[in-house]
Amino acid sequence: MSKEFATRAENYSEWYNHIVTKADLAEHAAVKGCMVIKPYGYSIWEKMQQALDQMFKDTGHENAYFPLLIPKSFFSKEASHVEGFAKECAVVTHYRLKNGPDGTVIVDEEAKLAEELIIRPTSETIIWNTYKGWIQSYRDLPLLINQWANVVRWEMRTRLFLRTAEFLWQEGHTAHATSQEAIEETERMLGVYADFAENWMAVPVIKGKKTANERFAGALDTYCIEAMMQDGKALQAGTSHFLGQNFAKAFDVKFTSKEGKQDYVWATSWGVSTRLMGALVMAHSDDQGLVLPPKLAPFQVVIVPIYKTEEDLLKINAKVEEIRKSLISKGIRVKYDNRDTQRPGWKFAEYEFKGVPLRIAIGPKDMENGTVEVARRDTREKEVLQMVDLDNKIEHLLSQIQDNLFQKALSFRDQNIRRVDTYDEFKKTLNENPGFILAHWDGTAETEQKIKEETKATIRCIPLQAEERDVKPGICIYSGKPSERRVLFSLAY
RNA sequence: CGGGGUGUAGCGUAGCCCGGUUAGCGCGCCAGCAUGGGGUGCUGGAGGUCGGAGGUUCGAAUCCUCUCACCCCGACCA
Repeated sequence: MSKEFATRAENYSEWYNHIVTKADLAEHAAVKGCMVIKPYGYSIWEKMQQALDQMFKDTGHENAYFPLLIPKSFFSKEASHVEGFAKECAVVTHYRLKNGPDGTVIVDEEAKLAEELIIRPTSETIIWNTYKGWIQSYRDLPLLINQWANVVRWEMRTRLFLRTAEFLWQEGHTAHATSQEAIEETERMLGVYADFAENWMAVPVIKGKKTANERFAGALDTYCIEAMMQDGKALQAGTSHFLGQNFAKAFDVKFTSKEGKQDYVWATSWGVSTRLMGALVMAHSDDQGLVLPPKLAPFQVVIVPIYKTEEDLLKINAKVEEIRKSLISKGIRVKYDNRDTQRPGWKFAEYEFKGVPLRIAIGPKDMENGTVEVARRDTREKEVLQMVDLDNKIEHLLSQIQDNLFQKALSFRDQNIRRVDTYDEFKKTLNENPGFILAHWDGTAETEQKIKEETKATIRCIPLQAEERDVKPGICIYSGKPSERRVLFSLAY
C-alpha cells in the first residue's frame, strides 16, 4: 500500500484518485476515458443496485432492457434532446472488418451501414419509439419501466466514476395519462433517490428543481438531489425529469382516454449512475483511506486472528467460526482473514484503507479473557468487548457507524451552507469558504450565466424544502432586481 | 477540443539539461531462518530496455518528429 498518500488538504483530487485506485475500486482501462470497475468496487455498486432495485419494485416499477444501439434518425425527432447530446455521441458506421495490406485489421469500407447507429447516451428515443407499440388505451397506463444499462457519452475530460466515457446506470422511463400523475412520479422517484442517498449511502442531499439552464435536454422540469463533497463542491447525485408530452409527440405515442378522446401521454425519466461511487468516496473517506457506510460495505466486519503458534490459531479458528455464524445469522457480512502470509498489522492497515466499517481482532489474551478487540473505521476508536452477546453489540455498532457517518456529513454540510446578500460577499465566500451559498437571484438565465462566467459557480437547484427565511423576497445579488427567494449556488463536479 | 505537465519493474522514484560501462534506489514479489496484540527483522534472489513509432548518431532513457495515455487549467457535461 502506498505510503506516499496525498491528504485531502494537500491535494484533493490526487487524494480522490488514490483512494479509487489503491482501494481497488477501479482503474483506467486501455480505452481512453473508460474504466475497469474492480471486484471490490463493483461489489459496492452491486449493493447500491440491489437496494435501489428493490425500491423501484416497491414503487411499482418493472425492469426491461432496450438496445445499446439507436438509429441515428431517432435523435432528430426531439430537437432540444439532439442538441443536448449531439456533441458527445459515439457513432457506429460499419459492420465489418477485414485484413489490410500490411496484415493489420481495417474497416471494410464496403460494409457501410445504410443508417448509422448511435451508442446510447440515454435511451429516451429508443424507448419512446417502443412505447408507441405498447400504449393504446388509458388501461395501458401508467407504464412504469426501469432499465439497468451502460451508456456512452464522449467526454473530453474524464475522472474515475465522476465522469467516464462509458458508465453504468439505471434509467426509469414512465408514461402516464395525466400531467399531474407524471409530475407526482417525477417527485416520487426523486424522493426514492434522496431516501437512498441518505439512508444507504449516508450522504445528506438537498432536493431541488433545476433552472432552465441546467435542465435535461428535452425535459419540462428537472429535479435533482445535490450532495456536498468534503471540498465543499456540489455533486449532482441523481436526477428525475418531468418530460411533459415532448417525447410522446416526437414518437407519436397517444392513448384513448376513458372518455374516448385521444391524447399524448405524459412522461418521466430518472436516473442514477456509477457516479454515486464517486459521491460515496468523497463524502466519507479520510486521509487514512476509504470509509464505507455499513449498509454498502462489501463486508461489514473483518476478523483478524492474532497468534504465535499453530495451536493458538486452531483454537481461534474454532472460536471465530462461532462468532462468524452468529453474525451471519444476523445478516451481517463478515470476512475472516486468517491468512498466514500477512501479519496482523498489515491486515489492519489494509482493511482500514479499504474502508471496512468494523474490525475484530482476537488473540490468545482474548481467548483467555473471553473478549475481542473491536475497532471502528469511522472514528478509529478501539475497545475491548466481552464475547458474550457479541452479535448484538456488533449489529448495534454497525448501525451507530451508519448514523454517525450521516450525521458527520450532515453537520459538515450545514456548516458550509452560507447566506450572502451581496455579490462581493458571494465571491469572497466562494474563494475563502467553499460550500453551498443561498442567495437571491432575479430568475433570469442571463444573470445565472454571468455569475457562472465570472465565478464558476452555478445554481445547483431551487431547493424544494427551504427555511422560512429563504423563501422571502429579496434583491438579486448580481442585478439588484427583485428576487422571489434564495436559490442554491455552488461550484460543482 | 485548446493551453500546460507527466510517462523509467506491480507501486513510488533517481538518471535526461551536459548522449557512452551489465539503468540505480525504496516498497512490494520469491526462498530461507528468526519473529508474531498496528504495515516484522536479517540473508539471499528474481524482475525493467526506459509509454509507442520513426529519425539523428559509431552509440539514445537522455537529442528531434509524430503518436498514445494520464494529470492540471479552460470550454462541455451526470
